Amino acid sequence: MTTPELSSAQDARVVRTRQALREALLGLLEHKPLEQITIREIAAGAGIHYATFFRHHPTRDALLDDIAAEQIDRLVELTVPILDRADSEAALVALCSHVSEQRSLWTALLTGGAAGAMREELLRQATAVALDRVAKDSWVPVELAVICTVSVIVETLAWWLAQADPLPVTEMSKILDRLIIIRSLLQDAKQDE
Amino acid sequence: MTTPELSSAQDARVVRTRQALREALLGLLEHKPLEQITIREIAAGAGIHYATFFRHHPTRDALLDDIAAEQIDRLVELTVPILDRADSEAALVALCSHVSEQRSLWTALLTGGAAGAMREELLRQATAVALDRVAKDSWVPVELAVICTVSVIVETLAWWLAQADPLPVTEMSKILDRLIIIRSLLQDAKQDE
Amino acid sequence: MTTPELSSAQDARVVRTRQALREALLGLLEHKPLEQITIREIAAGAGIHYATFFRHHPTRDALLDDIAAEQIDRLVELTVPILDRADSEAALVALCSHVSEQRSLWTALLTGGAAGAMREELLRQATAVALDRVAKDSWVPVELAVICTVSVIVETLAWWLAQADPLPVTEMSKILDRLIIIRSLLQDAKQDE
Amino acid sequence: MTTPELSSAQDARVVRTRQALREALLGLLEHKPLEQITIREIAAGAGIHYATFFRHHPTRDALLDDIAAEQIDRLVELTVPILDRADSEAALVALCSHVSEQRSLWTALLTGGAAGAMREELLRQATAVALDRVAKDSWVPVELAVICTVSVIVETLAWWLAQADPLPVTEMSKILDRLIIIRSLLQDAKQDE
DNA sequence: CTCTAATCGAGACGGTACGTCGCGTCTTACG
DNA sequence: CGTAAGACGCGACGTACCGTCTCGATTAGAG
Repeated sequence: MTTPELSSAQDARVVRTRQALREALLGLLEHKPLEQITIREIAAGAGIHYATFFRHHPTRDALLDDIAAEQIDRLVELTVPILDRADSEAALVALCSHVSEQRSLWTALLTGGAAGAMREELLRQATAVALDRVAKDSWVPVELAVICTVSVIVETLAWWLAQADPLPVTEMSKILDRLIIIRSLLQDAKQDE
Repeated sequence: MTTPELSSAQDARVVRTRQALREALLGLLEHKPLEQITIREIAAGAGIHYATFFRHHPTRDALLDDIAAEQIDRLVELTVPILDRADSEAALVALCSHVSEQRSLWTALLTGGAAGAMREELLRQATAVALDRVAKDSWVPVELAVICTVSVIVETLAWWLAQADPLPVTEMSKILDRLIIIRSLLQDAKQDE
Repeated sequence: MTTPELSSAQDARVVRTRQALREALLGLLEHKPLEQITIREIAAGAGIHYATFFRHHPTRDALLDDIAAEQIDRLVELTVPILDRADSEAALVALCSHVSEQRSLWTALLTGGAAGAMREELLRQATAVALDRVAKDSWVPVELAVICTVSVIVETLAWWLAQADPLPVTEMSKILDRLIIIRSLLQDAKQDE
Repeated sequence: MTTPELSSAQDARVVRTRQALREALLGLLEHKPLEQITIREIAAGAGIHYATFFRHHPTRDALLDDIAAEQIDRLVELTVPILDRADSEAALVALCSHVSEQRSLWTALLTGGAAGAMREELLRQATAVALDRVAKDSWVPVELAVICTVSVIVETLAWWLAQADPLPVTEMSKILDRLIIIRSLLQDAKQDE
């Protein structure tokens, strides 16, 4: 085994190295898709030796996961409230604001080569959350509803981030509000109950 | 030059070889994502020599495009009528029927590793079609509307094809009918006129 | 078998084709070594189809042999008299004149990539001739004597042909006369008899 | 870059690998000419991976040069004294002895496929040495004299090494002594001065 | 404030896939 | 119906990147 303990980063050097790796990958993702990024490039960009990469991440995608994980957690936290009728609008504004504030990060994650992986992970977490909340006898299967909702959100955000002259947060929130259809599904389901 | 003339396949051998390549790739796509499929595998699967692959396609993705092109043409033809209010329902049924009849082909294209490429190409063609038909002063930017619509259709079909025990065509048509939101956009736009 | 009959050149087309091939190879040999010349180039240069080449010669080197054979025959004819003491000088002049008159041909054969093959063939024929004439109990083994003599002749001619401003035939004959040592061997041998 | 630094072989692994490559090539040269030896064969023979070959030598011929370089240096050192009238005989004996002692190595280099390359390199070094020592107004151009001398030595040694039952060193030295003609050229030149 | 252990740089190496090129055979389509 | 054109199998080429594996040399951080 090359990465014996994946030591939990108590050592200052480890922290530094991993941070450098994260930044290097994000930097590269702004310029080209994930598949075209080589571990050698990341290592070079981070100023570390090629073989050292593997002491921290078994794979290029593993590094991306490492980056994405925490970001996705926050995104999911911001997304869930959208389901609640009350705060719906406020929640959307919060979501868009958050993305907007970290524009370059999310641009890399959603419009770069990582988009596919991000969508996968979001879908996984969203499905877990949704299964508890959505009635199972709706006119649309829950699983499909989640897929479509996540897709629409991801695609919309990606489109937004890719604009040279992006719409303001409030405008974007309204559009998202009308594009997302899952809440109506939830209502239908609840009414059916 | 490796692919000298891309001779329009008058030679029987060429026809045979290309057909074998198409089938080989589709066969592999049922088992693993596009990125994990190697040209060597495709060639082996088609029973041709590795180097011969390049006499027909410069790239693995080029072969996929070759496969996808004609299929997408048909799909787009079936999708456009959905925009028209009148035949809407019939058009959806026709779409689902077509996909259902070629289940294994579309399963490979939409649920396999080719999904990303397919989505890209569909998006390109759909955008071309939509730009002529959709009003530009809708509450949602045309481009975004197309993206979301295509995404929803693709995701829905992919989900459908991936089911072990898939819903019947009629049922699927109804669900798609309610999931697709673009027609309402068109209405809004027309009402605005 | 691709070259079914190696048809003995009764057909006018065959004659034309083979002549074209010979000229094409010689033309190419002036510019680059044999190993860098491809059959495709020769065929293209001769204005015939690539596959047609193989109907006439099984191999690139076979074509060269074809060219070399007759030329070497003449060269050997001119070289043998050198061994005879009487005409020695005249024979050398004749040899050099002949080479000089066909300068571009022999330049291709002796200074180009064909040099090795030419040397081989000359050696073969020269050995055959020499074995009959040279005494076997000389201070130097016959075989070695032939090798050295042929080498010196070939190298000298090659050097001569490669000069930008070559020495005149008479001068060259004198130099060759003094460089060739085999006659003295023969003399020794004959004296020994 | 494939052969990054051509690191001067401080690493034990590098030393081992290169040694193995040298031996593998020499081994193969005993059986077939250089042109028929493939890099894959050499790598296999050396017990290293094919791609690793290129980490050490950019080309098959480069490996040969690597082998030949040092050997040729020694050979030239032994050959130069032959030019001096005094030690002439002793020098020839030394030369033949040296070759004889490394018979299998020199057999590979001179009678195998490497012969051409060896001749080239020997010629280059010999010319450099000779230009300083030989008078330029001899009856034979210096360059040509060197060519012929080197040719005779190489051909003679090659013939000797190829013999199943080779002549003894002393005998060989005598023959070489009489075959080499350059010393007389030198004498002539000096007398001309 | 050492000393000890983890981290890192350096890079050789076995692998696997890439795309290219040239050979020589064998099939096809065309005149 | 024979010959041209050229598709094809074959196999070597050189390249790139992967992930593994020693080595030493720093360099923390605990005693």
